[in-house]
Amino acid sequence: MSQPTTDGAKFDEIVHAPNRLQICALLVTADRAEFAAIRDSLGVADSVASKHLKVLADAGYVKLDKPQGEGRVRTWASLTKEGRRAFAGHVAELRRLAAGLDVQP
Amino acid sequence: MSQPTTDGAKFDEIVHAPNRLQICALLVTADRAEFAAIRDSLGVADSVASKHLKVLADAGYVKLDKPQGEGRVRTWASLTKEGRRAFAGHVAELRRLAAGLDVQP
DNA sequence: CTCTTGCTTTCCAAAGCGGAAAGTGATTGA
DNA sequence: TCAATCACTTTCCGCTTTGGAAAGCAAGAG
Repeated sequence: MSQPTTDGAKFDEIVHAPNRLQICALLVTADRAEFAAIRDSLGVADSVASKHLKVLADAGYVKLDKPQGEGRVRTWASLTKEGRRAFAGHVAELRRLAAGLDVQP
Repeated sequence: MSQPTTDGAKFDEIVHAPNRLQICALLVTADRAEFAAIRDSLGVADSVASKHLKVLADAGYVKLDKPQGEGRVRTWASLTKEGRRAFAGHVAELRRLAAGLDVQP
């Protein structure tokens, strides 16, 4: 009865960019990740990772936490509820586009 | 038992660009389409449609036919076997990225 | 032979991308 | 305490991509 994939299908350019798509994919499974882990996972320079995270953060899709407990401050990224919705919507749209491939797996 | 989606999963930048992704999606269902139909479906100018089709054609992903039968020559586009494979591979990769969303639908 | 159609190519400005390098603020080691 | 280091962030830079307008071009219509 539930059709979670065909609901808010909406192409999102912010999410679509390859590196940001990877970030979203990473965060949707990991729930949160350290800056360095994201950067290494993408295989890009610090600046690049930082800028893409900023784009996602400015869009309200990612929350950046810098918890100042003991030791150095590290940045943790996580998807916001809105980010999760945007990613899900984008994926839904991609699925819609890909629907013609075979029978839907 | 068959896993057609996890096979040649390969991110393809040529396919990934939004307009070209739409073209591929269109052609994978329609089998072939007229230039004007593609252009209108994308909602872009002639030149833009032409250039994207050229990129796909140069990559060997799309075949452009100009059958000169009766009347004016119109351009028909269709996916090549390689184009179909590239699109399928790209979609497989996107699915892999999106796998964390919920339970795989 | 000229006009229109159906693209293709060229020209242009705007935007996006990635890396290097410089900058910032906090922490840590001597 | 004070310079060095860490963990990013921002700026700078060159390059690529993108889209639309406009000019080109080949072929069929009138």
